[in-house]
Amino acid sequence: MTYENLDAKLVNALLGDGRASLRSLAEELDVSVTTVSNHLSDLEEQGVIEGYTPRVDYDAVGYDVTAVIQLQVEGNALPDVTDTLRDHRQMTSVYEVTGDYDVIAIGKFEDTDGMNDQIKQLLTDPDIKASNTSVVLNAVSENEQFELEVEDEE
Amino acid sequence: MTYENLDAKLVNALLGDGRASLRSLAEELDVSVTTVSNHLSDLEEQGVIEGYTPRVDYDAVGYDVTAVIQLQVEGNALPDVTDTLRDHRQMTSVYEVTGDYDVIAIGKFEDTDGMNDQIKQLLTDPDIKASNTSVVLNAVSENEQFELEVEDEE
DNA sequence: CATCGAGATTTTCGTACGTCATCAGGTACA
DNA sequence: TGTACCTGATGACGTACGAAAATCTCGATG
Repeated sequence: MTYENLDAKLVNALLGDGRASLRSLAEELDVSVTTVSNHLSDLEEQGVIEGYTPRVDYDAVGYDVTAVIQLQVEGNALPDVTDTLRDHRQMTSVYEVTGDYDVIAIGKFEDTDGMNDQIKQLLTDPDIKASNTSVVLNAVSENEQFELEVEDEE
Repeated sequence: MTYENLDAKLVNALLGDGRASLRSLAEELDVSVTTVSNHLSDLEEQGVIEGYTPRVDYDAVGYDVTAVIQLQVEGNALPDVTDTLRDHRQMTSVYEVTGDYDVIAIGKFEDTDGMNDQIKQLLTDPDIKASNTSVVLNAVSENEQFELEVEDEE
């Protein structure tokens, strides 16, 4: 019964330290290094873990402004618009959504001028029928990845 | 010249592989292992790199629904509301924003029922004056971290 | 005033040592 | 049969430390 639980624990341990060694993970989870190695490979192959990244504080490197941009798009132009947004490197998330707007995108900019320039340029697309931009005043939490549930048994 | 450039290159290399060894990074950037180690420590101390995490595909572990929740909040209750949201483990991002709404939060849920339950419970808070939920139909890109600019000189 | 250079500081580097990841072969248990 | 474990062997890895190189500081000099 540990089999699937171990995977969840392994993911959670890595969420705590994504550069932890297999040995330290093995010790933490009280299994052998081999087992950690095997399960980790499986998780990567299954696509549960898609890769590893540092958490970069963009504020600390000069990207002081975050904005949430909502767009109403002409129906059949949706793929074009989302493609364009994704290719903007500063767009961190692009969602197609239900509701008043069709697309919600989140982007990071060096300052409000840079933000305005980029957004104005985006809105020249005639397929965009309406837009609404919210500037982030305070990121209470951002891109947090929560831990997976571990069913505990004795 | 290279000093700050090396830091940017180092961050970019880690964005490519967050578990890359110091040796492979050193080879890629054509500096010694020690230099990589020193600069990496500095970046961590300065807070540019806040830690390392695996990229978890929540879809693959049963969290099939992502929602963007927008709230209008009674002015002085804003901190309480954002605190509550942040403590909901499934809320990955919580922003205080300008515009029609005061708070934009992004959350992940196992299914629409679970989402509805949690959102309904949230909205019992009398400080929340209005709300608007958009369900994500398609995550074109999510929590992408873009590379830092490297000024090239000869 | 521009230049120089000795000394101090910072940055980078190579080496060395203990640890680590990986693989293979074999055991135990359900 | 499948999962987890141990052992041993090998090459890769992280870190500490002193040497070397590059950079900066600043007063003296022509």
